Amino acid sequence: MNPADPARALELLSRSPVFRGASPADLQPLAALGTFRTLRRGEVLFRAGDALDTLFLVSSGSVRVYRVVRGGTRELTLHVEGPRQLVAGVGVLGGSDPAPAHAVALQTPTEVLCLPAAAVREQVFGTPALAAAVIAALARRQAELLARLEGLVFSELGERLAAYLLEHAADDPHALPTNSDLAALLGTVPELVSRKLGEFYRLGLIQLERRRVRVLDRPELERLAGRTGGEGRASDPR
Amino acid sequence: MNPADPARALELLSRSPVFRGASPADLQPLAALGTFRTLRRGEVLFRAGDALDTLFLVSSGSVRVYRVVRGGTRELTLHVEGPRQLVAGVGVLGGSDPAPAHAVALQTPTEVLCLPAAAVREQVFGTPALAAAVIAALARRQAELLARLEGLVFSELGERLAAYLLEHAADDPHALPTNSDLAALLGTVPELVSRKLGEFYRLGLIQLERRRVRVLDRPELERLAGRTGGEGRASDPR
DNA sequence: CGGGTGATTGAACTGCTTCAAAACATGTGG
DNA sequence: CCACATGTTTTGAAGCAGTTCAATCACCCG
Repeated sequence: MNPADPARALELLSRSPVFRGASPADLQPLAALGTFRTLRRGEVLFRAGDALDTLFLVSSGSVRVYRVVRGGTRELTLHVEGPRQLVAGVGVLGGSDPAPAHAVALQTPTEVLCLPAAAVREQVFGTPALAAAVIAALARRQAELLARLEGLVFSELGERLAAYLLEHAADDPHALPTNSDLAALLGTVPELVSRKLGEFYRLGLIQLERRRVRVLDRPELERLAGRTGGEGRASDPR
Repeated sequence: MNPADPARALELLSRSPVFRGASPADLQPLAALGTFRTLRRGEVLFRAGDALDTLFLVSSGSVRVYRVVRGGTRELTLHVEGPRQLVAGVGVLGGSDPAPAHAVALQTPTEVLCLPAAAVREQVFGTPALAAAVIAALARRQAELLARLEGLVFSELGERLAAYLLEHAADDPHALPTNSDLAALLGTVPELVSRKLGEFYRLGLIQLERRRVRVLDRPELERLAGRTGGEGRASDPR
């Protein structure tokens, strides 16, 4: 696996949704500068506070981006990025030099394309189609983040977990992450995840076997997830 | 007050931090297209779900951008934008057509410069310096938002209120917004704001007289706000 | 002076947190 | 193949912050 491989880099760049709308000619200069890097599970891409001089584009595997809060007692996973997704996009392009979050590889062969920040900025800002695509991607990301956090603030764990199950376990037997990872994603602690999953199981909403789930009662889960946008207890009729 | 006034528009545009780095020549075409609009307190700029074909730049007064959650039982203020700040920036530039939030004027003479979205997009994407400045501004905004919401999720009301007081009531007698507005900003309900303010008063941390506050014990408030980043109850030694 | 808005207080309740311990799984070395 | 050590999941139980409903109080305005 050659660290520099312009052809593969160009292929990856042109398939990434962030750079959609750019012509191969626009991406060529970036591909020439990119190098591939392979990580093992748990390996650190960068830490919060690091200077950000590189942009990462996931090629295979996945990367977890998270922040540590509560004086180190708690982790909040911001996103988990899979293939063709950008890591550190906002930080690098927005010029926020110290990285605002940590990033580690989640799977054992995780390969990322590393692009020098300065070159990316220059290319992006100078190419209208690229600038538009990147801004759109950042905006989309921001909207997701906003929705996620709004859910964290205003809806209860049951709703968030139901939503998670609907989104990720829709396809039959689905392997759950560990309770700790789920907790970091949902903004709570492993104990609560365990309790809520048990509750759903007892209600017959899901089938649980080891770390595999299967959704049994989709309509009820949807009701719990609050299709209307999280009415919570305000919804109970009286 | 003439609705169209290219000279004033240009002046405003070139002083706005979002467009910093652009030459007057770059901004000229936008200024020519802008129209001013004056609003009264409570007047709606746009509602969540509206098609966003206009970008707003606050000229005077202030605009509150907020979302309605919990099935309409609760409001969360995302930002309050003062002069030279952009409203609807992410939505318009990112191409998320239906507005993701509501926006209303907070003060009675609030004047905004309205710019047609399509023209702004074209100008921004086609001008490298502008694209860079705008992306940086959006990224900064996103970082603020992230910090705000993270605080909402992981720190307690006392911490958030203390932080608010330190930030906004630093200068002597400071006029507080109504408890409802404060609640929308802090992500809670008016009752809790009242209770916490009362508690701070009883502890001798602040002086309260009508809607005016004065910080009496700054060090203690800073301790409560959790300088270290919100350790919450995890901090108490044992 | 009455009426309406916002502020305050009371009280019951819910969901989350935290600490702690038990149950279970998984891998290691004897 | 068992015994042990380690880590994760599950369950228990006490406590607290925030929510909600509701009632009272203070103030401003005409």
